[in-house]
Amino acid sequence: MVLDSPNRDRQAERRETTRLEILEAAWTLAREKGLADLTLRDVADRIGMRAPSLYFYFPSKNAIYDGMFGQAWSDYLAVVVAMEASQPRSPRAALKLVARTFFDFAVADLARHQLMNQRTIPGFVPSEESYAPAVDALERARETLRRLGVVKQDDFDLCIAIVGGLIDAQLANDPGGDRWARLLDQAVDMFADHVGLPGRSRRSPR
Amino acid sequence: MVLDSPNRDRQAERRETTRLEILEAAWTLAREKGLADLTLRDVADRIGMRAPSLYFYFPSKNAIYDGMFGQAWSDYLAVVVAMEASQPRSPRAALKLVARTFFDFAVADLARHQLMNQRTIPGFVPSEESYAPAVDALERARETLRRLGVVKQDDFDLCIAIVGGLIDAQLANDPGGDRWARLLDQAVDMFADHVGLPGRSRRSPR
DNA sequence: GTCTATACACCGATAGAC
DNA sequence: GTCTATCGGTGTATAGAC
Repeated sequence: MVLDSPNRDRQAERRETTRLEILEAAWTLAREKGLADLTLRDVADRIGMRAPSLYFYFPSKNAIYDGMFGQAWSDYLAVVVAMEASQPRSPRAALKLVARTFFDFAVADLARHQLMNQRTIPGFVPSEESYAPAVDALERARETLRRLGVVKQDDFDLCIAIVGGLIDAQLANDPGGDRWARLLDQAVDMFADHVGLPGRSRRSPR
Repeated sequence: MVLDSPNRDRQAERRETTRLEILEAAWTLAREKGLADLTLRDVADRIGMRAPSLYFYFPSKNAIYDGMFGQAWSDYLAVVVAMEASQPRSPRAALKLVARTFFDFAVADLARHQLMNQRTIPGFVPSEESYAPAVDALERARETLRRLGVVKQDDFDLCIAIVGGLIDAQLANDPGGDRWARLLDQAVDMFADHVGLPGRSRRSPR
């Protein structure tokens, strides 16, 4: 053993810093030129390295995508936890808050949404570790909806599909606009009516 | 003018035949190895050619994707036209038929769905010509729903998002299964209730 | 330990021989 | 029409500089 423990810590810390630097550069380029158009040479260039040097920090290009995937879902998890502190005054309001939080997070960053929720990178499959915060976030949503009165798994699945469908339609057909974004609240009301949540919506105010 | 007209016709015909042969090989490989993993060398190999020879028939790889895109939407248009011959006994039944037709067509072929409805190929943008049958199909759906009583554009947009969301959830989270497929009819009922179509559904039979 | 130079196999695309 | 040869690009493996 050549290195003592504090030295190993410093090295590990330095290494982790560089890893984050690489991921940061990757995010910037993904937003600029598209998620799929990332190249290792561009990422390396941006932090003053050559492409092969990245392999000291990540075992493959997909491992970089994997790191980004983990970051994105961890970030979303933090947003969800912050949101859970608020106390909407009705089940419908709570449902709308959950849906809006997910919707806005997805629509705010196309590259991030493609990585988190679509299979747009050919060979990429998230690792178990990076997938963990995604599972956590989904289970939190499941539990929240259960408490609001959405107990059946089928109803939860349907809710996921509705919100996901609105997100995809918005990003695909009207990026930067609000053609589907402004339908979200009424879609949630429609769903709430369907599952029999209290406060049935009259359809007049549209 | 060296060639007389019948000769030119024969050449054009032969050329078109080979074009279709190339597209057929591309479809097979796209289903086998994934839409994004198509390579010109593989496509050429499958019909006994070298990769550069494909450039006599298509100006680029994306042009092959474009040809496939046009075929897919033309095929769907044919399915829709065939479906329109039937006369469901209620607006709800008609709505369910339209939704189920689109759902089944999408779920039946992942590669085709990715090409038709997702932006999974990095630089690919369909040409105006290939996009025409897609526009036609969408307008037919729009007109059909209008006749059924769905007059507001917002409601049509919402319907599109719901069906699209169910398709994506099915293909992404339970490919080959029916976890979201069996929610389609109740989702249409939910939507029909929302827009005030006659025959309000009691929620008991689930 | 950290990074680079070099190399390899594969890709889409082009030039030009036949 | 179809080929061979080749170009610039990619992700990736590895030997070795320091």
